[in-house]
Amino acid sequence: MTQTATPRTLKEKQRQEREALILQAAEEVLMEKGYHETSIDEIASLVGIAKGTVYLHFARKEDLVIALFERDLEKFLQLVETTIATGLTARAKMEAIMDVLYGSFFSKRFQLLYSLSNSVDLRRIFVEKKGCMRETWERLFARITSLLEEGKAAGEFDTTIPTSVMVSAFFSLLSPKSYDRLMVEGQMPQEEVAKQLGRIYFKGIAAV
Amino acid sequence: MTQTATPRTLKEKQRQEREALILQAAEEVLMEKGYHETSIDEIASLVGIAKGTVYLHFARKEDLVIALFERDLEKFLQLVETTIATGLTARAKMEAIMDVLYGSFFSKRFQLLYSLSNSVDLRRIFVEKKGCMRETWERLFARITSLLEEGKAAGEFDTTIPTSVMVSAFFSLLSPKSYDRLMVEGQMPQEEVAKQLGRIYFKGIAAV
Amino acid sequence: MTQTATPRTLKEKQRQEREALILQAAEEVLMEKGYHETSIDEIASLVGIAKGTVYLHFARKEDLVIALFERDLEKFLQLVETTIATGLTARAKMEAIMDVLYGSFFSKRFQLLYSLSNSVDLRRIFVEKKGCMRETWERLFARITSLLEEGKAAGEFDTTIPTSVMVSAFFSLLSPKSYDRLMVEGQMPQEEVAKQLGRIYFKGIAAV
Amino acid sequence: MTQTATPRTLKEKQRQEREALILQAAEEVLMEKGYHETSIDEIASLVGIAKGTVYLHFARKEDLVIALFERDLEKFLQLVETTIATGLTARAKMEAIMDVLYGSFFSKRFQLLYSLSNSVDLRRIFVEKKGCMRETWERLFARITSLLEEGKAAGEFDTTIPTSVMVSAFFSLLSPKSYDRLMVEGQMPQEEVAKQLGRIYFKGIAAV
DNA sequence: AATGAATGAGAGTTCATTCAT
DNA sequence: CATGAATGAACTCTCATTCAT
Repeated sequence: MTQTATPRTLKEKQRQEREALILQAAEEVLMEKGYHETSIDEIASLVGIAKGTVYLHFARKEDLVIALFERDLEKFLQLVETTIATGLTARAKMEAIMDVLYGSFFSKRFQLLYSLSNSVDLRRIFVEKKGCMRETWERLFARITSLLEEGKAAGEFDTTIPTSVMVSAFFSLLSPKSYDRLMVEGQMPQEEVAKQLGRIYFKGIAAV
Repeated sequence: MTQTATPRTLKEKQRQEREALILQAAEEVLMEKGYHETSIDEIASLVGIAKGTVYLHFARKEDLVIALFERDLEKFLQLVETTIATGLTARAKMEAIMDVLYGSFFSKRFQLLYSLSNSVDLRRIFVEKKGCMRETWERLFARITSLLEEGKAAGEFDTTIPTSVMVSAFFSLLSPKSYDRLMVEGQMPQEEVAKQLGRIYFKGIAAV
Repeated sequence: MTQTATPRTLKEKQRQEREALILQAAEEVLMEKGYHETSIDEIASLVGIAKGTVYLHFARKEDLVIALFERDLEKFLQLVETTIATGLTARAKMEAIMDVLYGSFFSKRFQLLYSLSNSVDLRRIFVEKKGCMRETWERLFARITSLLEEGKAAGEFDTTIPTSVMVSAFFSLLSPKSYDRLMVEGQMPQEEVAKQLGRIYFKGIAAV
Repeated sequence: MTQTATPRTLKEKQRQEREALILQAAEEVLMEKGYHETSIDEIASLVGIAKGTVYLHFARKEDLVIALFERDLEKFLQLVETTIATGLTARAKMEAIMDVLYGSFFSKRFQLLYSLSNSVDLRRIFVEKKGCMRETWERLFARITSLLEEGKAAGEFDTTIPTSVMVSAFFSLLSPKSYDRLMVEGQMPQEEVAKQLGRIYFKGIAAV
């Protein structure tokens, strides 16, 4: 669906721009209403196009969500990999990744990804479509896993806690629930949320 | 809807038993399929009654979910309050609560509660129906909050981390995502999950 | 779908009556407009019920058509078998069958069956659902085939013409096209059509 | 739409060639899938042109079918008229026509024409568009009719059978249903089908 | 002339909800 | 009380047709 490659022709460029608009609108509505309460019609009219036009870009409603995932997961994985390439310590890298996740660019997007992937009704979609994006997802996991193990080897992280538990805890702390509760209800600024949850997490997994 | 009071008549008792059966069936199907993919019909036939009968107990599909919450939240709150009444230290109380949440009785149930309350599509329901159950929810939060502050006062927990962040982190670590990943995919036994996540958490919030 | 068995209860009786009404309406509209130009909505409002109600009886649009077939094919097969049980000569039996097909009761219905089964777009349906009704259809063919062979053995029909050709020719002559052309456009009375086409046919296959 | 006249310019010639290609593709797909299950897009991509281009030749989907009819009906009428101009007997002429209809060139085409014209959903089209092609159709009927009457006058055909019935029977025997059943399922070669059905027919209408 | 993106009416289908029995 | 037939709004998806490029 999404041809991230170079948009040689004008047509292709326009097409991609439109697709981006659809994805953006979809993101917005999905975030507000969730998958089932969002209708294609609503997305279309938010973009200002006809229902049928959405189907020119995404053959099924599911594909829209999947594209949303692919787009952001890919970008996120790149960021993680860039961070890993840095000469920092494992802990510093993990903190940088956490900052990025909570950072201005990804915050809302990641929230969507997270709630969609957590949604019981959508599990089916992701299980079926593993081929498309499971790979990216697994690579992301693998990166975080090896980062944590790197930290263990460097004496930064507690070697008595299983790495898999650390990974889970890491992603759990990023759940939109925390985000919402602290930022929206608790009025805590974003950076503060990242900092504080990071503190708990990194102290929690620190080597004794 | 739910008359928690003593069932004076036989009829009333039967009514409550049936309601419990409906809730149980609903829990099962909701857990597996999520809110929108679950139909009233399916729940009814799992109980072995007619669709219309479900409506004698719950006027709308939403109410079923809300009742599910109320039922379990109430029970959970009671458990928390019982634990608090103990003479243990704050940290020991928190650990006990965590054990309960991951314990045999609540594990699956809490998972459902958590995913439903996290589900974007259902947020609306909970926001609208605050009246019904917000109160219990808030009390639960208040209990955990004061428990954490008790711990801070006793020098057990880090006073530089805002209590609200601690609460959020606590609930986030309980997310079904962690549960699934570690237990289902990672084959880790339940108690081990509770223990390890607890370790991270309590070390993370421990006083320096 | 169609429980032709005894309708013990009142409910069941009403159900069957309603189902009959739907089939009748469907027959009407399908006859006039064909499969694709007929909408469930149209059938429903002809019966005076809601669209959803139709789906209580027939889970898919296809099933409606299939039920239509099953209903009439079965009846027709019975008539054929009744005729065969007669002590008449093979030719007399064939003539009786032809009369029935063109007779008041079946004429219009059989027309529908014939055009639907001839329709290229519906071929798929019948091919897929062979299980349901292919059997009846094959038995009908078998009956006609053995009747013609009986006639050949009795010296009534030309043994040099393959029986399969005779069967095909028999059904072809009954096509609604002939019916329409002669009765509707040519104003020829039904019995006359049957008589004349029969004459050609039986003279054509008669033994020399 | 179709400019059957001599193609003065090169452009015009190209246009007609493309139109022929479209008709050919349409014929193919229509034969396989029927009218409603065939999309303009499918026809276009079979020709290797864009959907819009088809509309430069045929303003509506219906017109494509009509053009198909006109094309073949015209050719067929010419063949009939050529045959009639022969010095043969009426019966020999009729046999020649039957051969042509079942012959290699027309067999498949005629099948399509027949099923489309028989299709209930398309009846509307043909009724509405009489102007376009009713004339050709009627002339064809008229030719066959006078041929049969010529045969009656010559003592070849049974004068007690109404000519209109003979015409109907003639066309009915040619139905694709017979064709399919005998050729495809029964593995009978084309010439044999023509010969055998012809035998029944001509014996059936022969003078006593 | 050719394209193919855009349109939007319309179809099949589902299911929460109601209510006569 | 319990039932489940009936309802109809709402949704996804398709495709003939149009039209700017």
